[in-house]
Amino acid sequence: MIDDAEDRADAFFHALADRTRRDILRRVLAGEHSVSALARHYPMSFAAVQKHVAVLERAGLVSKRRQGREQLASGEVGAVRSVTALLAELEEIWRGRIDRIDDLLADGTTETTDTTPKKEH
Amino acid sequence: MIDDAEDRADAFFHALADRTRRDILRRVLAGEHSVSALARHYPMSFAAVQKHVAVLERAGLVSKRRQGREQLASGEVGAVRSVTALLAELEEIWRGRIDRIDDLLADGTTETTDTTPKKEH
DNA sequence: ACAACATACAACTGATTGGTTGTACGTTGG
DNA sequence: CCAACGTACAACCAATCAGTTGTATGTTGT
Repeated sequence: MIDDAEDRADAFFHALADRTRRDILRRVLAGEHSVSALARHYPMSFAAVQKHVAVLERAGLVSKRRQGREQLASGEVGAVRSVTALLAELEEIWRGRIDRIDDLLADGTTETTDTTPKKEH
Repeated sequence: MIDDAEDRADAFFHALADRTRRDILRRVLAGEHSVSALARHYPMSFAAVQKHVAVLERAGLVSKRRQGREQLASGEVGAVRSVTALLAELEEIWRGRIDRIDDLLADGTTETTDTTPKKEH
């Protein structure tokens, strides 16, 4: 399995990088909707909307449950919070409260240039 | 210019949807780095890294200032917070604290189906 | 039973993306 | 002065993406 944290982040941000998908996410966060009910709101084919839902689902931002012939989608607020957490990490780096930056960014080549005045070691 | 809120959101999330760009953003949030200093950290050409920085810059997540022959990039924490705010909106929708959802999602076709039991009108 | 509906998925297309190489131009150090 | 450096940008390529149409499969209401 390839699913490390970076893959998850890729999936999250990619899923959110489309306005139709963001709109779908808003609707399903507000309440359950079948895929075809969602599709009626957009000027595109049912198949296109279905694919958007699939992208959101693969990212974990949406889950589906089957009810009869319908597939009801709902937004996963926990996943939204995970994305918020990723951004909070960035903000923490900016705040400089983490001076273990070298550990976090560890890739073995960190010390090739020191244009950055690494405060305290 | 076409830059409405959705365009900005597209740019934000697209910029964040690549691990190299996220890594660059982490570095420049921690401190200023020239483009070539950044490029040394990645197994790709200088031009590729330059393009990644350009994507981050167009999204407003990074700004550059020229110093001599170098271009120093720094992370814009305000933009990171803007993204957080977008996610907070989603969370608010989920919380149901906004019952003007129809206004927020206003597109004229909202009432085609009411599979959603819109609580209190 | 069966027509209409909801979904799933494959195949195709044009546009965008992430990478490359090559070229050009300003800046700097010796 | 001029060679090396840092940047910018164009042209190209393979892969992915967002959309389409078409087909297949299960579900429902009458």
